[in-house]
Amino acid sequence: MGSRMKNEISHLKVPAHELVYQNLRELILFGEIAPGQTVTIKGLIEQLNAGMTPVREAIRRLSAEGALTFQGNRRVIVPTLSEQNVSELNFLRRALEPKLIAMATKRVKSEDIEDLRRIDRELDNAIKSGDINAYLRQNYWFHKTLYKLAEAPILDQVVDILWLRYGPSLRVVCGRIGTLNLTDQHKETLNAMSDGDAQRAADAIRADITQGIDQIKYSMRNS
Amino acid sequence: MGSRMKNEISHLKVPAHELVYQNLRELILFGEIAPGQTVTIKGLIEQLNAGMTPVREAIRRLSAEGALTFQGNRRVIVPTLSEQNVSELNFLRRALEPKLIAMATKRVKSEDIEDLRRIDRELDNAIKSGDINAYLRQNYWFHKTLYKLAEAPILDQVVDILWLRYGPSLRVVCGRIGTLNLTDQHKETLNAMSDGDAQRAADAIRADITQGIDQIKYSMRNS
DNA sequence: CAAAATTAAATTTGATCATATTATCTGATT
DNA sequence: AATCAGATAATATGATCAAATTTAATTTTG
Repeated sequence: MGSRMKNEISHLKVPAHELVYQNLRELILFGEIAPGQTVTIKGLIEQLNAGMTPVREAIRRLSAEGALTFQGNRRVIVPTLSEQNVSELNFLRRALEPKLIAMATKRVKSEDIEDLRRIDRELDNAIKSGDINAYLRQNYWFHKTLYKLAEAPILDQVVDILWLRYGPSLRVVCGRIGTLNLTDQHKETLNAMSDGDAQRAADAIRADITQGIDQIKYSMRNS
Repeated sequence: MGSRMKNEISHLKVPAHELVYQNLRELILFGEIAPGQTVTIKGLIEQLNAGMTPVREAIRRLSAEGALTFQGNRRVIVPTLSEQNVSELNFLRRALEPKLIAMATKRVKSEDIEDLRRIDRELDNAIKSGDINAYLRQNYWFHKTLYKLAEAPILDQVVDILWLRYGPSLRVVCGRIGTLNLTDQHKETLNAMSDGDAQRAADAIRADITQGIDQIKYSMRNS
């Protein structure tokens, strides 16, 4: 029965496999399917009320992006981070995100800064109220909106892949250290950007990354 | 008719969607399906003698990796490189590959160097005899083997994605400038690595990248 | 005799295909 | 130019088959 995941209302031409992909992506990215947890086709068919083909395709896509990994025999899981992984992610983020910020700084308009400040305010609210879901989503959205400004599709694709790797672990981090201990350099980043100071903005985002990675490391040590 | 792409001979447990993926990946990576060309499900079913579901899954995977792109309506193509793309690829390769080489240098064993020299010799033969197919494959294999040594799965995944972006254009480059004008820094890279000089090896690979990108740029200008 | 190991049946899940449905494109007609 | 079949190709379903995991039963062994 029920609203099978398709275009019932009208001719939204977005196909089911795309919807399933987006749904599953969010489940993973925001830790609703926890790292280490296995994902089954059948389970997703029921959970997402979708058909088999769209679910399969979504799983293939997310596997290709590293958000899911094959566990030898036919088992698929959300991967957990190893020390090695964290080290690689640290390197990659520090190499790519400052570049994106520098590019974004050259193109940013004042209304973009407005948007970003608005998102950052929501983020602060989420932190104050301890709303982990809202925090994770707004934090992702902040960075995503920022990087979109750089108009660099390949860099963007790669950064998305990195998010899919460490994003799932952020929920665990929040649970461990509490939202109130989450700090960021978003305001400094935005100030530097609205001054057109690409170097300072890049430095700010580097500091933001360092803090984030340190939180993950700290959380991993106490597990 | 006949040998449908599956495990007829014996219980090779590798599923059809995996085989189709590997086949299609090679077709794209080595320019046998040229950049700009459209890819249809039906066409691949016939060309690869496979079923529909495996073909769909392979296309999704390669789309996620950036080797194929959706063209709005239900059309899928092998993307062509824009100037912007080349610039991003240049940045990313220069950021990542020297790092991989430096890591590989720390772990490399003398028999690995042997293997790499062997591949490089085959590569030279391909250049001398003007065998573009062999050149493309050996060149890919050389880098792939090198980076495997670093034991850095995420960096490796990202570099694979970059290869899938510029690899398809290399055939066009070869056609334009001829294999004899293809130069590389492979010998210098290997010498530095076998000396354990990570810095020099990284520099060599950076020079290799610069040459490769310049060749692509040169080829693009004359198109 | 009980604990561990092995094997065998049962159940679950994945892989693939044939088929049905739906969207897009074509070009002929108005 | 706009509209409307017909053709083509993509999307999506459910059925079927095969593989793997789990559970139960059996045997082995200390």
